[in-house]
Amino acid sequence: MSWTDERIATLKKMWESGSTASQIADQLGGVSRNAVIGKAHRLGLKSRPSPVKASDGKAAKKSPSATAKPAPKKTAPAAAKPAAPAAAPRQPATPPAPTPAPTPAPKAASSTPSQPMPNPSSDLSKIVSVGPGGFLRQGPGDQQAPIPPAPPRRLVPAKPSPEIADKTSLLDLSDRVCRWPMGHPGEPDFHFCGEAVNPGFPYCVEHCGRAYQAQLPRGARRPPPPLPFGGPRVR
DNA sequence: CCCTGATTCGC
DNA sequence: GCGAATCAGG
Repeated sequence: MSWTDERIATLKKMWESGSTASQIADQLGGVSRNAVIGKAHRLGLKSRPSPVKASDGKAAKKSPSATAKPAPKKTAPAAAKPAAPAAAPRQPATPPAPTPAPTPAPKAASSTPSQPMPNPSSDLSKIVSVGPGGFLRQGPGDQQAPIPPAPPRRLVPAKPSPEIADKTSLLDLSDRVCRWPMGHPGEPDFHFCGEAVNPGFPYCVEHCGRAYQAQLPRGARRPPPPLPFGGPRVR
């Protein structure tokens, strides 16, 4: 597989929306998680909350190479391990660089001292949800707040009309049928939901529930946001 | 062990 | 540019 513009676009969107590299790789298909990460970095996408980078809260996060072990295996460059004393002399002093962690946190309240946690999920606060095909849905930005009518919670049982037998193709789309994609573009059975839309929305009631997710109170918000994409194969 | 992302380096 | 191999933290 090659990195077409489309695939790169999807990669970017998902990466920025907080999807894990694995999810992205799975979604794209034909590429490994590593490929995704590698590509993301090559694209200049910034590292997101990575489990492995907490170089301590004090150490300047600069010079990532020097820290770990830049020359581990393969071609074993310099001798073996620095068993001998005199640690690595290089390491450009790197001054404290306190990095005045912004986020003044107006009301400190009962905040644990060692818990900066301003925005772990980062942009998450802005993104309402991720729609089908990897398109991000955002809040007030370029799209008015979704969810004008009816309270968000509680979805309708969703009744898949009996006759979707004849898949709804792109050509069958209209203002009145649900445009939620079923499957993945390119696949032989790729089609659209085709169910009657929820008046005022491009999707049926069921899929509106997927497309428009209420911004839950900060409290109870579990893991991730991204789910669609047909990732876990919804159907 | 599983997961995660980061990095390196041969291709 | 690509991605497997490898590393390292959770």
